[in-house]
Amino acid sequence: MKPTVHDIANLAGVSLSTVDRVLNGRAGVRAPTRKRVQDIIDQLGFVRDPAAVNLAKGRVYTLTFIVPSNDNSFMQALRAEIAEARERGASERVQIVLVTVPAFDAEALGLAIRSAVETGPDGIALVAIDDGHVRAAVSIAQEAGIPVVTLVSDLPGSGRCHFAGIDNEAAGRTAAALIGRFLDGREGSVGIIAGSLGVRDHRERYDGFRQGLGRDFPTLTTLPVIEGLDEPERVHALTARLLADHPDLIGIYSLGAGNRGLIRALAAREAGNPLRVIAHELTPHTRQALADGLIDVILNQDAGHEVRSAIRVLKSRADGQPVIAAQERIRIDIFLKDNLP
Amino acid sequence: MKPTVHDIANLAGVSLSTVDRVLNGRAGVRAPTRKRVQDIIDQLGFVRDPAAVNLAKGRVYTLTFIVPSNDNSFMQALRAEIAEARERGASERVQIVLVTVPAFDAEALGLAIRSAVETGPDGIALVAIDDGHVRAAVSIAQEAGIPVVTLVSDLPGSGRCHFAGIDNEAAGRTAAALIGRFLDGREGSVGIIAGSLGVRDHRERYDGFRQGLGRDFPTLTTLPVIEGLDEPERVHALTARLLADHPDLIGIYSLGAGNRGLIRALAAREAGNPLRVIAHELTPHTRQALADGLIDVILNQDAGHEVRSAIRVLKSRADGQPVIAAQERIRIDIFLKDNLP
DNA sequence: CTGTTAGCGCGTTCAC
DNA sequence: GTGAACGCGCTAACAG
Repeated sequence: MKPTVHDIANLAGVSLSTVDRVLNGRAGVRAPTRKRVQDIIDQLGFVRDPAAVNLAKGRVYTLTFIVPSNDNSFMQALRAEIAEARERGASERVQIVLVTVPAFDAEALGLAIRSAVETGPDGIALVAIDDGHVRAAVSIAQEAGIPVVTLVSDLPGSGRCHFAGIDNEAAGRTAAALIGRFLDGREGSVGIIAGSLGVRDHRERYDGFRQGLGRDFPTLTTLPVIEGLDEPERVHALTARLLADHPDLIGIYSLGAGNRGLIRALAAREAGNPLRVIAHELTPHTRQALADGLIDVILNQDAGHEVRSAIRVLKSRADGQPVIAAQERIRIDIFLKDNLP
Repeated sequence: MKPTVHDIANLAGVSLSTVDRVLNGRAGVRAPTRKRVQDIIDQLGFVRDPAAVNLAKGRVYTLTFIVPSNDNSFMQALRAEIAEARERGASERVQIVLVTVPAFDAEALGLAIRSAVETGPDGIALVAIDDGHVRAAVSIAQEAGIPVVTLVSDLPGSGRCHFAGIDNEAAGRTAAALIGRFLDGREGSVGIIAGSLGVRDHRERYDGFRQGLGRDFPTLTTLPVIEGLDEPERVHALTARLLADHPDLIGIYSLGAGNRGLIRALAAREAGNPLRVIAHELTPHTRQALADGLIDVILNQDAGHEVRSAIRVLKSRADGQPVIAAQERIRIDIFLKDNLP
């Protein structure tokens, strides 16, 4: 039988409340008494039953999620995962509030964080934008003792306690290694399409890709980056131009969203030299393109995992418990058409 | 405030025990009373607090894990993960019993399962061997109402309620797609090293690989499979012979364990034509070989995830709750030296 | 058939 | 400083 507070109280010859005080490090216990109780606790290897604790405290974890109202498939999926977690949360004492803010709007995000802090939640999760407004707001949350985890896009050095997302530089390097090996020894140019290099995760992927390709595959030259703002129409126009202007093009790395446009342009292409294409995020569109052979590899981050991880981390932080690090590492999923889930 | 059993009792004008009986579908309630209570439950949208339930029942989930006593890195890691889960389990009401059996010994495994059933655990997890003894034993467990999940290697059609492992055929196809694209258009032969095709997961990887390569990459021919029994020494000798005998060898797929031997043979090789190598399971040895460029890709299954997943599934099964399917899908991790964790 | 009562392991008033 | 008593949401003996 696992030891309980009763056992401790009996063995130490004190009452339950004294044990409780020692356990929670509260004042009102003389040093010798405290030591005696503490010794018994250590000796018994006592561990609190978190379920009983929460029951007694009537604790509910209030978590606020702030995400952009972006219309692309990935953000839709992210919001859907949060909504699902909200449903499940009921039976796990977590109450999730979902707040959406305009995309790419740092000021709006900063304000949303501030007003979330006002409501005094047990934790805040947000898709960060690397900007002063956001940094300042995160600092405020931290000073208010509210743990913050960043989701998808990080904000290092801001006081956020955790990042639930992939290592984007590694993702870029991985894309470079794959496309480089696919085009082993061949000569030609590789196009890069981003949403905006102003966004941190895109920037990191870009840096990782250029670095990896430059280092290991000198026969491939990268073309100047194209910024599609994650908008399918724009991406389509830019990709079409890219294909037309560069007859020596043999590879494309699309590191942002709006891949519907990319896929349309690829499908419309006259059968020319073979083209190796790597894109990010598994959506209905990219999945189909992968199956059709228009895209060779999709790098993906699992939105569901990110949301569940953020919740676990915030809960643990809220009551000062450690987390299982390996469980919270978000993988860079690599999908070929052969290992689609 | 979330409704509780008290609210239901009050509103329905009955006692707590009646509510409890209705909630748990127990007999001893007249139909009209039952209906009245049920209506209130539905109307209130009542959901039981699982923590309180477990507390009141004093429930502890006893789970038995049966794994081979294999000495390779992967099985060691698996056992380590189970041990860690056992530590954590204390505070989550799960008590894990770890049983080891001789590797590749179906009879021993069958006996271990039978005696595990005797102890009446809430669930059993095991690394299956596709064999009659094992099948029969699993049936017995199932008839005893004890849920069984297979770990790493599956046993379809045996009544196991879940498989915590990767899709091995997809893994084989993925290896084929990668090595095929790496060697794009080139002509030559590809060697395959297995542990034993008698083991289901190895067989599936083998089938997937041959199928994928044959379908998409006709310029590559596969050499007859080599069985290294997952023993480093044997794998070493066989690989060395493979390298010596086939000057046109341009790729190797090692789908089993014992990769220390493979790596040694690769390292000792005279610099000849470049060789693309794909192996399974990320261990200290394969990780180093990846960094050194001796191996190009490692396909991996996350032992920690498999263990945690098995526990979650068995717990949910034990009290008839559903699981989050996406969370329990074990990914085929693809590691290049650029995205190592 | 139905209701009462006493816990599960812990936190939290209050008195002493 | 310390302790007794009650309650969190639910189940499990018992009575009736």
